[in-house]
Amino acid sequence: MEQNDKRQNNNFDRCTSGLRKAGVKLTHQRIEICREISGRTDHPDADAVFHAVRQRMPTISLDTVYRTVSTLINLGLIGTLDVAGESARFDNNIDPHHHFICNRCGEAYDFQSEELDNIVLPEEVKALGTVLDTRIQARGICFECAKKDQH
Amino acid sequence: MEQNDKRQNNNFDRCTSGLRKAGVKLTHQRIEICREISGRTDHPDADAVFHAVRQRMPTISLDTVYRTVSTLINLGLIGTLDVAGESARFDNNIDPHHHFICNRCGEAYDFQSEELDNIVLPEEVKALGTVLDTRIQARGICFECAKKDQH
DNA sequence: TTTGGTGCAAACCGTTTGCATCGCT
DNA sequence: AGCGATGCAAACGGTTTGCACCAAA
Repeated sequence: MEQNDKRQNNNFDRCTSGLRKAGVKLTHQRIEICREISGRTDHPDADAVFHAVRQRMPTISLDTVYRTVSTLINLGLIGTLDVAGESARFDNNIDPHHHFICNRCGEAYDFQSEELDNIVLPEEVKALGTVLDTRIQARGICFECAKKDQH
Repeated sequence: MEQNDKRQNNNFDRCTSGLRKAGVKLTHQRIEICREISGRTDHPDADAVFHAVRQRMPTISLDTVYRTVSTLINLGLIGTLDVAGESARFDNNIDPHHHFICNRCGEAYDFQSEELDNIVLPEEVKALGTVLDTRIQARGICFECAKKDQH
Protein backbone atom coordinates (compact mmCIF):
# COMPACT_ATOMS: atom_id res chain seq x y z
CA MET A 1 0.00 0.00 0.00
CA GLU A 2 2.69 2.43 1.12
CA GLN A 3 4.89 0.97 -1.62
CA ASN A 4 2.11 1.55 -4.11
CA ASP A 5 1.56 5.16 -3.09
CA LYS A 6 5.24 5.77 -3.57
CA ARG A 7 5.24 4.40 -7.08
CA GLN A 8 2.20 6.50 -7.98
CA ASN A 9 3.89 9.62 -6.69
CA ASN A 10 7.00 8.83 -8.67
CA ASN A 11 4.96 8.45 -11.83
CA PHE A 12 3.01 11.59 -11.11
CA ASP A 13 6.14 13.63 -10.44
CA ARG A 14 7.82 12.28 -13.56
CA CYS A 15 4.87 13.36 -15.69
CA THR A 16 4.33 16.78 -14.18
CA SER A 17 7.98 17.77 -13.92
CA GLY A 18 8.54 16.38 -17.41
CA LEU A 19 5.85 18.65 -18.75
CA ARG A 20 7.22 21.64 -16.88
CA LYS A 21 10.72 21.02 -18.20
CA ALA A 22 9.35 20.83 -21.72
CA GLY A 23 7.86 24.27 -21.30
CA VAL A 24 4.28 23.00 -21.25
CA LYS A 25 1.93 24.74 -18.87
CA LEU A 26 0.71 22.72 -15.92
CA THR A 27 -3.00 23.38 -16.13
CA HIS A 28 -5.62 21.85 -13.84
CA GLN A 29 -6.74 19.46 -16.58
CA ARG A 30 -3.22 18.29 -17.33
CA ILE A 31 -2.49 17.73 -13.67
CA GLU A 32 -5.64 15.67 -13.27
CA ILE A 33 -4.87 13.61 -16.36
CA CYS A 34 -1.37 12.93 -15.05
CA ARG A 35 -2.75 12.00 -11.66
CA GLU A 36 -5.23 9.61 -13.21
CA ILE A 37 -2.74 7.81 -15.42
CA SER A 38 -0.10 7.70 -12.68
CA GLY A 39 -2.48 6.18 -10.19
CA ARG A 40 -3.45 3.28 -12.42
CA THR A 41 -1.76 -0.04 -12.77
CA ASP A 42 -4.04 -1.11 -15.60
CA HIS A 43 -3.77 0.25 -19.13
CA PRO A 44 -6.63 2.66 -19.73
CA ASP A 45 -7.51 4.09 -23.11
CA ALA A 46 -8.32 7.75 -23.74
CA ASP A 47 -11.98 7.24 -23.03
CA ALA A 48 -11.36 5.53 -19.69
CA VAL A 49 -9.06 8.36 -18.58
CA PHE A 50 -11.65 10.87 -19.72
CA HIS A 51 -14.48 9.32 -17.72
CA ALA A 52 -12.35 8.93 -14.61
CA VAL A 53 -11.13 12.53 -14.67
CA ARG A 54 -14.60 13.84 -15.41
CA GLN A 55 -15.75 12.58 -12.01
CA ARG A 56 -13.55 15.22 -10.39
CA MET A 57 -13.63 17.80 -13.17
CA PRO A 58 -16.96 17.65 -15.01
CA THR A 59 -16.01 20.27 -17.60
CA ILE A 60 -13.04 18.45 -19.07
CA SER A 61 -13.31 17.32 -22.67
CA LEU A 62 -12.14 14.17 -24.39
CA ASP A 63 -10.05 16.28 -26.76
CA THR A 64 -7.95 17.59 -23.93
CA VAL A 65 -7.31 14.05 -22.78
CA TYR A 66 -6.17 13.12 -26.28
CA ARG A 67 -3.95 16.19 -26.57
CA THR A 68 -2.38 15.76 -23.14
CA VAL A 69 -1.81 12.05 -23.51
CA SER A 70 -0.19 12.60 -26.86
CA THR A 71 2.23 15.18 -25.42
CA LEU A 72 3.06 12.78 -22.60
CA ILE A 73 3.83 10.06 -25.12
CA ASN A 74 5.91 12.33 -27.34
CA LEU A 75 7.97 13.39 -24.33
CA GLY A 76 8.43 9.75 -23.37
CA LEU A 77 6.73 10.30 -20.03
CA ILE A 78 4.28 7.47 -20.55
CA GLY A 79 4.24 4.56 -22.96
CA THR A 80 1.66 2.94 -25.20
CA LEU A 81 0.69 -0.67 -25.19
CA ASP A 82 0.36 -1.12 -28.92
CA VAL A 83 1.17 0.91 -31.96
CA ALA A 84 -1.68 3.39 -31.95
CA GLY A 85 -3.39 4.78 -34.98
CA GLU A 86 -2.09 2.18 -37.36
CA SER A 87 -4.28 -0.01 -39.47
CA ALA A 88 -4.38 -3.75 -38.91
CA ARG A 89 -1.72 -5.67 -40.80
CA PHE A 90 -1.87 -9.31 -41.76
CA ASP A 91 0.71 -11.96 -41.52
CA ASN A 92 0.51 -15.14 -43.58
CA ASN A 93 3.18 -16.66 -41.39
CA ILE A 94 1.32 -18.52 -38.65
CA ASP A 95 4.35 -20.45 -37.42
CA PRO A 96 5.80 -19.10 -34.18
CA HIS A 97 8.00 -16.18 -35.13
CA HIS A 98 9.07 -12.79 -33.87
CA HIS A 99 9.13 -9.24 -35.16
CA PHE A 100 11.60 -6.46 -35.57
CA ILE A 101 9.64 -3.26 -36.04
CA CYS A 102 11.19 -0.04 -37.25
CA ASN A 103 10.19 2.93 -35.13
CA ARG A 104 10.71 5.26 -38.05
CA CYS A 105 8.87 3.66 -40.96
CA GLY A 106 6.77 1.11 -39.11
CA GLU A 107 7.98 -1.73 -41.31
CA ALA A 108 7.84 -5.14 -39.60
CA TYR A 109 10.43 -7.79 -40.34
CA ASP A 110 10.00 -11.41 -39.29
CA PHE A 111 12.71 -13.40 -37.66
CA GLN A 112 12.79 -16.92 -36.33
CA SER A 113 14.70 -18.52 -33.51
CA GLU A 114 14.16 -21.87 -31.87
CA GLU A 115 15.90 -20.64 -28.76
CA LEU A 116 13.54 -17.71 -28.38
CA ASP A 117 10.51 -19.92 -28.99
CA ASN A 118 11.40 -21.84 -25.87
CA ILE A 119 11.86 -18.89 -23.59
CA VAL A 120 11.09 -19.58 -19.94
CA LEU A 121 8.80 -16.99 -18.43
CA PRO A 122 9.14 -16.03 -14.76
CA GLU A 123 6.99 -17.72 -12.12
CA GLU A 124 5.13 -14.44 -11.71
CA VAL A 125 3.40 -15.01 -15.05
CA LYS A 126 1.93 -18.35 -14.04
CA ALA A 127 -0.10 -16.47 -11.46
CA LEU A 128 -1.75 -14.41 -14.20
CA GLY A 129 -3.10 -17.14 -16.42
CA THR A 130 -2.31 -19.81 -18.99
CA VAL A 131 0.23 -18.76 -21.59
CA LEU A 132 -0.48 -20.05 -25.08
CA ASP A 133 1.99 -18.07 -27.13
CA THR A 134 5.10 -16.03 -26.44
CA ARG A 135 6.48 -13.57 -28.96
CA ILE A 136 9.32 -11.15 -28.99
CA GLN A 137 8.93 -7.68 -30.33
CA ALA A 138 12.19 -5.89 -30.99
CA ARG A 139 12.01 -2.22 -31.88
CA GLY A 140 14.65 0.01 -33.37
CA ILE A 141 15.69 1.62 -36.63
CA CYS A 142 15.94 -0.50 -39.77
CA PHE A 143 18.89 -0.06 -42.13
CA GLU A 144 16.70 1.43 -44.85
CA CYS A 145 15.79 4.32 -42.58
CA ALA A 146 19.30 4.61 -41.14
CA LYS A 147 20.60 5.04 -44.68
CA LYS A 148 18.09 7.80 -45.41
CA ASP A 149 19.12 9.60 -42.23
CA GLN A 150 22.71 10.07 -43.30
CA HIS A 151 21.36 11.26 -46.70
CA MET B 1 13.30 -18.96 -55.21
CA GLU B 2 11.99 -22.49 -55.62
CA GLN B 3 11.91 -22.60 -51.86
CA ASN B 4 9.91 -19.42 -51.85
CA ASP B 5 7.34 -20.69 -54.34
CA LYS B 6 6.85 -23.72 -52.17
CA ARG B 7 6.19 -21.65 -49.09
CA GLN B 8 3.71 -19.50 -50.97
CA ASN B 9 1.86 -22.57 -52.19
CA ASN B 10 1.74 -23.96 -48.69
CA ASN B 11 0.23 -20.74 -47.42
CA PHE B 12 -2.21 -20.59 -50.29
CA ASP B 13 -3.34 -24.17 -49.77
CA ARG B 14 -3.69 -23.68 -46.07
CA CYS B 15 -5.97 -20.68 -46.62
CA THR B 16 -8.13 -22.12 -49.39
CA SER B 17 -8.54 -25.57 -47.90
CA GLY B 18 -9.16 -23.99 -44.51
CA LEU B 19 -12.00 -21.96 -45.95
CA ARG B 20 -13.44 -25.00 -47.71
CA LYS B 21 -13.32 -27.06 -44.54
CA ALA B 22 -15.14 -24.31 -42.69
CA GLY B 23 -17.96 -24.49 -45.22
CA VAL B 24 -17.13 -21.12 -46.76
CA LYS B 25 -17.53 -20.86 -50.51
CA LEU B 26 -14.35 -20.46 -52.51
CA THR B 27 -15.33 -17.55 -54.70
CA HIS B 28 -13.04 -15.86 -57.23
CA GLN B 29 -12.54 -12.90 -54.95
CA ARG B 30 -11.66 -15.04 -51.95
CA ILE B 31 -9.20 -17.07 -53.96
CA GLU B 32 -7.46 -13.94 -55.20
CA ILE B 33 -7.30 -12.48 -51.71
CA CYS B 34 -5.77 -15.71 -50.42
CA ARG B 35 -3.31 -15.75 -53.28
CA GLU B 36 -2.29 -12.17 -52.60
CA ILE B 37 -1.74 -12.59 -48.89
CA SER B 38 0.01 -15.95 -49.35
CA GLY B 39 2.43 -14.56 -51.89
CA ARG B 40 3.64 -11.77 -49.67
CA THR B 41 6.41 -11.79 -47.13
CA ASP B 42 5.63 -8.28 -45.93
CA HIS B 43 2.65 -7.41 -43.77
CA PRO B 44 0.07 -5.63 -45.90
CA ASP B 45 -2.99 -3.92 -44.50
CA ALA B 46 -6.49 -4.29 -45.94
CA ASP B 47 -5.97 -1.39 -48.33
CA ALA B 48 -2.72 -2.80 -49.72
CA VAL B 49 -4.35 -6.17 -50.36
CA PHE B 50 -7.28 -4.42 -51.98
CA HIS B 51 -5.13 -2.43 -54.41
CA ALA B 52 -3.01 -5.43 -55.33
CA VAL B 53 -5.98 -7.68 -56.01
CA ARG B 54 -7.75 -4.96 -57.94
CA GLN B 55 -4.99 -5.09 -60.56
CA ARG B 56 -6.21 -8.53 -61.56
CA MET B 57 -9.85 -8.12 -60.59
CA PRO B 58 -10.98 -4.52 -61.08
CA THR B 59 -14.48 -5.09 -59.73
CA ILE B 60 -13.48 -6.23 -56.25
CA SER B 61 -14.43 -4.00 -53.35
CA LEU B 62 -12.58 -3.09 -50.20
CA ASP B 63 -15.47 -4.47 -48.17
CA THR B 64 -14.92 -7.95 -49.53
CA VAL B 65 -11.26 -7.75 -48.59
CA TYR B 66 -12.23 -6.81 -45.05
CA ARG B 67 -14.80 -9.57 -44.84
CA THR B 68 -12.51 -12.25 -46.25
CA VAL B 69 -9.52 -11.24 -44.18
CA SER B 70 -11.61 -11.25 -41.05
CA THR B 71 -12.85 -14.81 -41.78
CA LEU B 72 -9.27 -15.91 -42.39
CA ILE B 73 -8.22 -14.45 -39.05
CA ASN B 74 -11.14 -15.97 -37.18
CA LEU B 75 -10.31 -19.38 -38.62
CA GLY B 76 -6.68 -18.90 -37.61
CA LEU B 77 -5.53 -19.21 -41.23
CA ILE B 78 -3.59 -15.97 -41.10
CA GLY B 79 -2.38 -13.86 -38.21
CA THR B 80 -2.40 -10.18 -37.38
CA LEU B 81 0.57 -8.10 -36.47
CA ASP B 82 -1.14 -6.06 -33.82
CA VAL B 83 -4.46 -6.16 -32.08
CA ALA B 84 -6.72 -4.65 -34.70
CA GLY B 85 -9.64 -2.41 -33.99
CA GLU B 86 -8.64 -1.67 -30.46
CA SER B 87 -8.09 1.78 -29.12
CA ALA B 88 -4.68 2.93 -27.95
CA ARG B 89 -3.92 2.12 -24.33
CA PHE B 90 -1.47 3.93 -22.12
CA ASP B 91 1.10 2.60 -19.77
CA ASN B 92 2.52 4.71 -16.97
CA ASN B 93 5.26 2.14 -16.52
CA ILE B 94 8.15 3.29 -18.69
CA ASP B 95 10.70 0.92 -17.21
CA PRO B 96 11.52 -2.05 -19.42
CA HIS B 97 8.78 -4.59 -18.82
CA HIS B 98 6.74 -7.20 -20.61
CA HIS B 99 3.09 -7.99 -21.13
CA PHE B 100 0.79 -10.90 -20.66
CA ILE B 101 -2.31 -10.21 -22.73
CA CYS B 102 -5.52 -12.17 -22.35
CA ASN B 103 -6.92 -13.28 -25.68
CA ARG B 104 -10.42 -13.35 -24.24
CA CYS B 105 -10.84 -10.03 -22.44
CA GLY B 106 -7.88 -8.13 -23.86
CA GLU B 107 -6.61 -7.22 -20.41
CA ALA B 108 -2.86 -6.58 -20.31
CA TYR B 109 -0.82 -7.49 -17.25
CA ASP B 110 2.73 -6.25 -16.73
CA PHE B 111 5.53 -8.47 -15.63
CA GLN B 112 9.20 -7.82 -15.09
CA SER B 113 12.25 -10.00 -15.49
CA GLU B 114 15.88 -8.98 -15.59
CA GLU B 115 16.70 -12.16 -17.45
CA LEU B 116 14.26 -11.39 -20.22
CA ASP B 117 15.47 -7.80 -20.47
CA ASN B 118 18.86 -9.11 -21.47
CA ILE B 119 17.72 -11.56 -24.13
CA VAL B 120 20.20 -12.17 -26.89
CA LEU B 121 18.65 -11.86 -30.33
CA PRO B 122 19.85 -14.04 -33.21
CA GLU B 123 22.51 -12.75 -35.62
CA GLU B 124 19.79 -12.56 -38.26
CA VAL B 125 18.31 -9.52 -36.55
CA LYS B 126 21.52 -7.53 -36.72
CA ALA B 127 21.15 -7.59 -40.48
CA LEU B 128 17.80 -5.81 -40.23
CA GLY B 129 18.76 -2.75 -38.21
CA THR B 130 19.68 -1.37 -34.82
CA VAL B 131 17.63 -2.75 -31.96
CA LEU B 132 16.76 -0.24 -29.26
CA ASP B 133 14.22 -2.13 -27.25
CA THR B 134 13.14 -5.76 -26.88
CA ARG B 135 9.87 -6.74 -25.29
CA ILE B 136 8.09 -9.98 -24.75
CA GLN B 137 4.43 -10.37 -25.41
CA ALA B 138 2.88 -13.46 -23.92
CA ARG B 139 -0.68 -14.27 -24.90
CA GLY B 140 -3.10 -16.67 -23.33
CA ILE B 141 -6.14 -16.80 -21.07
CA CYS B 142 -6.09 -14.96 -17.77
CA PHE B 143 -7.46 -16.61 -14.64
CA GLU B 144 -10.38 -14.20 -14.44
CA CYS B 145 -11.63 -15.41 -17.82
CA ALA B 146 -10.77 -19.04 -17.10
CA LYS B 147 -12.97 -18.84 -14.00
CA LYS B 148 -15.89 -17.42 -15.98
CA ASP B 149 -15.55 -20.22 -18.55
CA GLN B 150 -16.23 -22.98 -16.02
CA HIS B 151 -19.25 -20.90 -14.82
C1' DT C 1 -35.45 -21.05 -56.03
C1' DT C 2 -32.99 -20.58 -52.32
C1' DT C 3 -28.87 -19.23 -50.08
C1' DG C 4 -24.70 -17.17 -49.37
C1' DG C 5 -21.57 -13.70 -51.32
C1' DT C 6 -20.80 -9.18 -53.29
C1' DG C 7 -20.77 -4.10 -54.15
C1' DC C 8 -22.47 0.16 -52.79
C1' DA C 9 -23.36 3.61 -49.56
C1' DA C 10 -24.01 4.94 -45.16
C1' DA C 11 -22.97 4.29 -40.37
C1' DC C 12 -19.61 3.84 -36.91
C1' DC C 13 -15.80 4.73 -33.69
C1' DG C 14 -11.43 6.40 -32.21
C1' DT C 15 -8.78 10.22 -33.14
C1' DT C 16 -7.41 14.81 -35.05
C1' DT C 17 -8.14 19.51 -36.34
C1' DG C 18 -10.01 24.41 -37.07
C1' DC C 19 -11.80 27.85 -34.63
C1' DA C 20 -13.61 30.92 -31.19
C1' DT C 21 -13.24 31.55 -26.36
C1' DC C 22 -11.04 31.47 -21.96
C1' DG C 23 -7.72 32.45 -18.39
C1' DC C 24 -3.05 33.14 -17.01
C1' DT C 25 0.88 36.41 -16.79
C1' DA D 1 -2.97 42.76 -24.30
C1' DG D 2 -0.96 38.56 -25.72
C1' DC D 3 -0.57 33.84 -25.81
C1' DG D 4 -1.12 29.12 -24.98
C1' DA D 5 -4.73 25.90 -23.53
C1' DT D 6 -9.47 24.48 -23.76
C1' DG D 7 -14.12 23.01 -25.45
C1' DC D 8 -17.00 22.48 -29.19
C1' DA D 9 -18.12 20.67 -33.49
C1' DA D 10 -16.84 19.04 -37.62
C1' DA D 11 -13.56 16.34 -40.28
C1' DC D 12 -11.02 12.24 -40.93
C1' DG D 13 -9.51 7.35 -41.88
C1' DG D 14 -10.03 2.63 -41.02
C1' DT D 15 -13.59 -0.66 -40.38
C1' DT D 16 -18.37 -2.52 -40.13
C1' DT D 17 -23.13 -2.93 -41.45
C1' DG D 18 -27.78 -2.76 -43.93
C1' DC D 19 -29.52 -3.56 -48.10
C1' DA D 20 -30.47 -4.81 -52.75
C1' DC D 21 -28.57 -7.48 -56.40
C1' DC D 22 -26.12 -11.42 -58.25
C1' DA D 23 -24.49 -16.14 -59.06
C1' DA D 24 -23.87 -20.75 -58.15
C1' DA D 25 -26.03 -25.21 -56.32
